[in-house]
Amino acid sequence: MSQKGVTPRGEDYSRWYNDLVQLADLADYAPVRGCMVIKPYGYELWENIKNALDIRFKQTGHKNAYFPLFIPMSFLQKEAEHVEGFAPELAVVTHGGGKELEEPLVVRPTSETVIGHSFSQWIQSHRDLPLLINQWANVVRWELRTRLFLRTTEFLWQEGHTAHATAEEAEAETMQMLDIYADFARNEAAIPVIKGRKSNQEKFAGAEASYTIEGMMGNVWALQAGTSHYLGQNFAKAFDIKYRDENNEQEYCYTTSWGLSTRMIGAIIMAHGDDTGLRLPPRLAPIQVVIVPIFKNEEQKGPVLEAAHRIAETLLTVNIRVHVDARDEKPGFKFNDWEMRGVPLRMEIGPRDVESGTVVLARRDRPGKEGKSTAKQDEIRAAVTRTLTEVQSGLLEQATTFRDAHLHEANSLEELKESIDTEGWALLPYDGSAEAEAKIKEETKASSRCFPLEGGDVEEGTKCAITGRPAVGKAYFARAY
RNA sequence: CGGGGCGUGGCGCAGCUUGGUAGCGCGCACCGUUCGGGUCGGUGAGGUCGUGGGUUCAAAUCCCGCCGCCCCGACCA
Repeated sequence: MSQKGVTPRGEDYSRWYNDLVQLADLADYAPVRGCMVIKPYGYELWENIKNALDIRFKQTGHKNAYFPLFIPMSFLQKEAEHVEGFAPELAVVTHGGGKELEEPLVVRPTSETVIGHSFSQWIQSHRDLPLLINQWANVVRWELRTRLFLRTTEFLWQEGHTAHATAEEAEAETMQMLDIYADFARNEAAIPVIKGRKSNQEKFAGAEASYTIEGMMGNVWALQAGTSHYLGQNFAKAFDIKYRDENNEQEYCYTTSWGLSTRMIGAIIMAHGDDTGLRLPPRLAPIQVVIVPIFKNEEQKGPVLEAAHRIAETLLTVNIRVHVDARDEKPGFKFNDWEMRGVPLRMEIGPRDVESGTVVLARRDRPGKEGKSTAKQDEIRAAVTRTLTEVQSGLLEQATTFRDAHLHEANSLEELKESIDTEGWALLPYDGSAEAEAKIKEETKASSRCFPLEGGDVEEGTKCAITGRPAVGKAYFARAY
């Protein structure tokens, strides 16, 4: 690209986002509308997300499996609300091997139905429960309007599917996975998400209840970064997922599903990115430390590069993801380049450092001089480890401060409007109705994000600020992706 | 699907109004210079102008159709 940097956020947030995705080398547009090519740097980021989640799933007893991409059309139709919800965005295969298929195949938009089919065969007895399965897969939803990572026609995700003997157990699983997502977002991605329950309008098609983690992006819009659904017996009944209890009675299972997608990359970009580029949380960054050697002639080059590689080796011994940038470019160019790519920590090493046994560290979470410090080469492991931890918490802290400054309470449509206008999320007593939500959307373009699990309770007798009917709780309203 | 914009070397664009041998910047290759915040100079490679048709002696340029992409709205992880 000919331009040197991204479009400033204040000028055009959408363009800033698009510029950044491409300039930071995360993804490209694909030949097919709405699809994307995830480039190596973006994919490494996804792999790190994947690993951090997978460990958590395994720790809580889940097993990975894989279910097919194609689903018989009739499966989708077995759950009325489910098919109604997904019908508009299905990709359907009608031909195979040169012949028209007897029954069209749907390219999975999500896998409750095929997995439900398998579950019905796998589960016979209460001894088979709970069944805790996860799959890493691609899914396709024919979206009208797409944006790299945030909403693409095909995307990568994980979808967990579990079956339980009781509603309580399934509900507990739903909440456990929501907690895992929130923990991941906070401690790995450095995004302080709000956990909450979706309104009926925003609920997953076919679920009894949907829960979400909502993150605040740099333009204050909300982004649903992960969801966990309590499906009750809806899919169990549609797919005959039954077990024999201790008394040999046949009972339907209670199921859950939960997912987190490559959209998370969009969340990370928008929660942390600035006008110089990406800012990646060290725990997920493909490259945690980049070493930029500095020299002005051949005599200096040798010792400097030698020191750079020696330090890199040292850092590798403590599993720090380090890269020596030995390209034939000016240091200034490299600084800007790695800042664009969001590398959390830059290490500069030049002739003066070689002389004095030091290096210069520059933190990505603090701009310019403020983020620079000097460290001793023989204490480099400790210095780098400590600084990476500081950058990780620095990003979380900045995101939290930003979020808290934009959370408002509102008790009327007027106050809500004001909150949204002044760029914020509004917490409003709400009856959960479609009617109130439609009214709010019309007036403010904001939608209900969730009834937060913390701070969403209302006293008996509290009325919905829009309809005047009894409120079921306080819900956050915000402009959202 | 409605509104707007755009398709010209790898990328960003000019040229189109008024048809006449395809241009600029970045990037790329090579040489020198520079190197602690996006060096400077030189040389060079690279384009069926999205696509199909039409008008014309002649089309990137005018006319008609089609395709695609981006942005803004209604639906969605």
